[in-house]
Amino acid sequence: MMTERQLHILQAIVDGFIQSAQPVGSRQLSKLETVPFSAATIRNDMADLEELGFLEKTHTSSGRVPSEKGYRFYVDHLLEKEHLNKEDLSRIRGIFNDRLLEAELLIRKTADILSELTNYTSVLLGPDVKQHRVKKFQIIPLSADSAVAIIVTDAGHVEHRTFHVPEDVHPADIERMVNLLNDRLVNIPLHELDARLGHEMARLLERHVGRYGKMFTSFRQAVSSANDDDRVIFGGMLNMLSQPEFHDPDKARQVIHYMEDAPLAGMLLDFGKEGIHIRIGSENGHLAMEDCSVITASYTAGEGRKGAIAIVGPTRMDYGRVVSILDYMSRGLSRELGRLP
Amino acid sequence: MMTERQLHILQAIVDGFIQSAQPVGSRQLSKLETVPFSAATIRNDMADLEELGFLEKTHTSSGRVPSEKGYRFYVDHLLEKEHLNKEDLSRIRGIFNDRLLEAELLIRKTADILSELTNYTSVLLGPDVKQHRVKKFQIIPLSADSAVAIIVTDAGHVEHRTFHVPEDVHPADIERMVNLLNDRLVNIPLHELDARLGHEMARLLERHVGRYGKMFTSFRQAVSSANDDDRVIFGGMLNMLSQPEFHDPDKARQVIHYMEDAPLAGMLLDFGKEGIHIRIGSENGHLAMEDCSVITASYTAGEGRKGAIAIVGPTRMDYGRVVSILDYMSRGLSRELGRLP
DNA sequence: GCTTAGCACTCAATCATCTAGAGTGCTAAC
DNA sequence: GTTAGCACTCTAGATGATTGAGTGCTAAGC
Repeated sequence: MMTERQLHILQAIVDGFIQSAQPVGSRQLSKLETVPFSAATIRNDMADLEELGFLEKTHTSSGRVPSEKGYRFYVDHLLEKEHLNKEDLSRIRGIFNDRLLEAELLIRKTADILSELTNYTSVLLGPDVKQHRVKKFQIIPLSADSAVAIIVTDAGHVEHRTFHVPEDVHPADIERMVNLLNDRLVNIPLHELDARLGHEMARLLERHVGRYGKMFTSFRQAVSSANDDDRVIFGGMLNMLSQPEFHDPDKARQVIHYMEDAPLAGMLLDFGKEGIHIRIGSENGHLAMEDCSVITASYTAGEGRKGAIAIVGPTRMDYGRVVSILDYMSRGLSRELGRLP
Repeated sequence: MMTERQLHILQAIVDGFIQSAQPVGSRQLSKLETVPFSAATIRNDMADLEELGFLEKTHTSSGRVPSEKGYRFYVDHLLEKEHLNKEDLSRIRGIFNDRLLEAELLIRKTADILSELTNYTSVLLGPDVKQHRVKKFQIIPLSADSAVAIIVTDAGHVEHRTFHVPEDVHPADIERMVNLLNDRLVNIPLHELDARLGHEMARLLERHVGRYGKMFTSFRQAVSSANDDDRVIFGGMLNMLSQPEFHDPDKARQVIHYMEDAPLAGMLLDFGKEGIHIRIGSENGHLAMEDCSVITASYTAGEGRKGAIAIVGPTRMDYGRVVSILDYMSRGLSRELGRLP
C-alpha cells in the first residue's frame, strides 16, 4: 500500500524537516543525492503520502511537513539510531568515571549532560526513596523545644526534618524513643513507615516512654511529610527557548510550566515498562505539549529501584540521536547505580 | 537647577513608562489630572530634562523614555513607597503563620511568594551555613565499603555525604573516630571544620584509632565538599519571560543564564550593608543585565547569620511596590528566622 | 517673563500593492 | 511508470502612501 520509494521520500522529508525546521518541497528534495527522482515524481508520491495522512501542508502551495501520524510512522519504521561519535561517548562515560557515591549527585550530573548533548530539556526521575529501607533513626535535640529527626536509608539517602518538642519532655524519653525505633523499625521500607509508626510504635511508646504524646505526633508528622517532589530533576530548561517552535514566549512558558508542575513525574512513571518509549505531540495528552515529543528510557538500580530518564523537545526533534543517547545513558546509569550501596 | 514642575514631570514620565512600557509623549501627559500643564509646557521641560540626561528618545519624534540616570534620580529622590493592600499583606503574613521550623523551607516559600507578588524573579541568599556551629557528628555504615557522614548544626541544618571506607577498617574504629569528633569539634563553626580536622584531629586519630588513614582522608574530603551553591534560591524564573523587554528569547536566555551562573550570589553578598539597595541597568556590571534592575534587602537571623532577598526585573520595574514588599518581607524574615533554634 | 496655542516637520506603524521565488497539480509526452 | 512543462497559488519581502503621535520653534497671551 506504500511503495518503497514513498517510504524513502517520507523518510527524507522527516529528516529534512528535523534538520531545517522548514517545510520541504519537491524540487529541493530532488536535488539531494539520496533522492534520485524528479521533482514531479516526488510530487506525486507526496500527494499520496498526504492522502494517507503522513504529511501536511502549511498552506496550499507550501512544501510538506510531517503530520503527527507521519512522525509516528517514522519513529516506528524508519528510525535509524545515530552512531554516537567519540566525543559524545567519552562525555557520557566521563560522569561514570567520577565514581560518585550518591545516587542523587549522579542523577543531577546525568541531567546536565543529557541536556548539553541533545540541546533539549532533560527530565530525570530518581529511584523511589519510598522503596529504600530504614537503616538508622536519629534524633538530635537542638534547643529546649526542637529537635532534628534523621532517617538514613540503606542506599545512603538521608531524610531529615526539624520538629517541635514540648518543653516537658525529658531527654531520656527522646533517647528511649529512638532506641525503640531502631530496635523495631529498622529495615522496613519507608513507605510502610507511617503505618507502622501509627500501629505498633504508638502502643510501645505508651508502655515505655513518659509523656511521649505530643512529641510523638510531632515526630510522626515530620517524618511522614517527606516530599516526593525531589524525585524529578530537570536539566537544560533554557534549551527549550532556543528551539524555533518556542520562540513565542507564551508557548514556552506554558510548556515549561507544565513540566515543572509535576504531572510529568506521573507520566514518567507510567512507563513502567522497560526500554525506550516515544510520545509524540498530542500523545502526551495535554494541550501545552502539543508541539512536544517526549522520549523516555527506564533504568533499574537493583530490585525495586526503578527510575526513568527523558528528553523533552519539539516534535521536530532529532529522534535518532536522542534515542541513541538515552539508550546508552540508561544502560550506564543502571550499571552505575546498581553498584552503589 | 531643576524646577519643581520638572521634577513632577520626570516623576510622571517614569511612572507612566513603568506602567505602559511605551515612550510617553507630551500630549498624553498633559491629559493626566496629575499633570495640569499644557503639552507645550511639558515639551519644554522635557527638552530640559533630556539635556540634563534624565530622559531619552527612542527616535527623533518619539515620546521620552527614562535614561539610566533618570531611573537613578527617580529612585533616589522621587520614589514613593507603595502602600501594600490587605491581600498582599496577608499573603506575606501567611507564610510566617505556618511556623516552619526550618530556615530552608521558610526561604523557599519566601522565594515563591515574592515572585508571585511582584511578577518578577526573586533571588534569595540563605544564611551562611558555614557560620553554623557543629552540634553533632554521626557516621552510619552503609555497606562493607561505604558510610554516610552526617553533621547537624546548631540551627538544625543537616549536611551529609556518602564516603568510601576501606575494607580493612573495623567498625569500632569508626565509632572511636565519631566519638573523638564529638568530643573535640562540637560547637566550632563549619568554616573552621576543615582546618581543625587537618590539624588536631589528624594527630589525635593517629594516637587513638588504628588504620584510620584512608578512611579519614575520605571522610575529610566528603565533609569539606559541602557546596555553597545551595545558598541561592530562585523563584519565578518564568516571570522573566512575560516581561516585554525579554520577549526576545535570546535576551531572556542570557539573563537567566547569568543569574543561574551564580555570580549573582556574590553580588547579593556585596550588599553587606543593612537595608535596601537598588542597582539599575549597567550598575549591575554585566552586559546581560543591562536592561535589568536588582533590588536587594538584607535580613539577619541572629548573630552572623545574614542573608539577602532580591528581586530581579526589567529596569522598567515597579520600584515603589517592590521596595515596599522587600522591606516588609525582610523584616518578617529577620524576625521569624531569629526565632528558630 | 512664564505659559500656551499654533504650525511645520519627523518618524513608526499600518495597510495595500507588487514582485520574486518556491511550491503545487495536472496533462501530455517519453 | 516516469518526467517535462505549464498554469496557478501562496509567502516573504520590498515599495509607497497614509495616519497618528510626537517634537521644536515661534509668536501671542497673561
